[in-house]
Amino acid sequence: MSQKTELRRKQIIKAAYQAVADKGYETVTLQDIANYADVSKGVPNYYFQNKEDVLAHLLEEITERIYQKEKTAVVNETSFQDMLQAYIEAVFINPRENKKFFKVYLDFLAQATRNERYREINALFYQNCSSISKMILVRGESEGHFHNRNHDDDGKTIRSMIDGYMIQWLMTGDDKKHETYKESCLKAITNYLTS
Amino acid sequence: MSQKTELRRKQIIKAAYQAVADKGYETVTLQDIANYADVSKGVPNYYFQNKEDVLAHLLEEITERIYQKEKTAVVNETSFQDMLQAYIEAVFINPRENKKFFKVYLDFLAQATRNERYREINALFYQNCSSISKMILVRGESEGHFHNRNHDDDGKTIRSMIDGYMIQWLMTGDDKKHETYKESCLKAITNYLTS
DNA sequence: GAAATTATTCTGACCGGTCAATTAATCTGA
DNA sequence: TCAGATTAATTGACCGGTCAGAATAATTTC
Repeated sequence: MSQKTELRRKQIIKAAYQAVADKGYETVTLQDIANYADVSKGVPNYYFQNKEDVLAHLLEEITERIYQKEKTAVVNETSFQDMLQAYIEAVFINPRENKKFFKVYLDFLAQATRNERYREINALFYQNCSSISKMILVRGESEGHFHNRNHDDDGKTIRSMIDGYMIQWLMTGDDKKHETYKESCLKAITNYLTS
Repeated sequence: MSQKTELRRKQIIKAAYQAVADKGYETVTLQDIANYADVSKGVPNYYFQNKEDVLAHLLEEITERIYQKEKTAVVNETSFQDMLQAYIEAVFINPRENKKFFKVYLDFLAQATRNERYREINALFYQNCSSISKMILVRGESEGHFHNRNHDDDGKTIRSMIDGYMIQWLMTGDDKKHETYKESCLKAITNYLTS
């Protein structure tokens, strides 16, 4: 694939991200995506097989990007508590980005219940998130905060708390509450792990 | 509203529930809903203002019904641990019903990010769920399992775990894993509360 | 037989995907 | 070097299909 093709695809996916955030997964049209990308309607179909193909690449792109961001934040810390806090800070980055990402992500989760391809992309995301949790847990054990924990279960629990708190924050529709939800989430995970 | 009208509306909402579970929030048409209810296409429009009105009543109905079921399960128990277990058993009732409810509920959550009315209905549901958690927490305190907890935060955390675990189970697409996700969820909440 | 209810038909709008036509970019060879 | 040829990228009109809601017709009920 040429460099230009790569750039065009990125441009279209970026436009699709904003378009889906604004209009929703099902409501968004190829025309919308084209408009957001400042190209004509035929372009998305030229660079992707069809609408679903555009959106599947969008899901891949945003989950991968989030994962990289979170991982980088965590590996740059040395202590268990700093790693955990860095993780949560990276997740709850700010109201604007969180709203955009989770609006779109929720749309994809809803679709994934009826779409195997989206489920697979999300499964990879879960796996990646789990690997981040594992790094933190290993560090926590080596620091003696706890022992013999089930890392798979803890990974699921941490993921649950993050998704759950983020969804509940999203449903408040209140940007100002973002900080308190972040703090509550961090406290809840800390309390769960270190008892 | 006459009794017959009430029945018809219930019939349409029930049909809409199955239709949305099968086809998804945006994909479902009034024709689908009419077909599932074995009535003609004009009927839903006669008993409701429009498509969104049908679906809003559907969300109200299913969240209220789930809440009543969960509350009943909890108040019939006497000890903290039995109440908590009864709650989780009522939530993770069985793969078929959970899949149906959470498919539809996820659809509505995704819609709610762009629809105030759905957010309000969901806010009431959260409030109801929180009241169930509170009953369990009060009992746990009176039994001496813990003290001076923040009931609001704990309510949010418990809701997070339930939604989070349920979503993760849903994404596995594996009915057989239902039981283990239920157990993990119960363990995680227990571990969180009683440390 | 009039009003209420249900069934059918109509309408205007919109969407995804196609494709012929146009334009831009790249290559070729003298 | 550069003009002509070839390939790639882009455009937007168009088509088949679908839908929500309105309008209308048929039927039932009282």
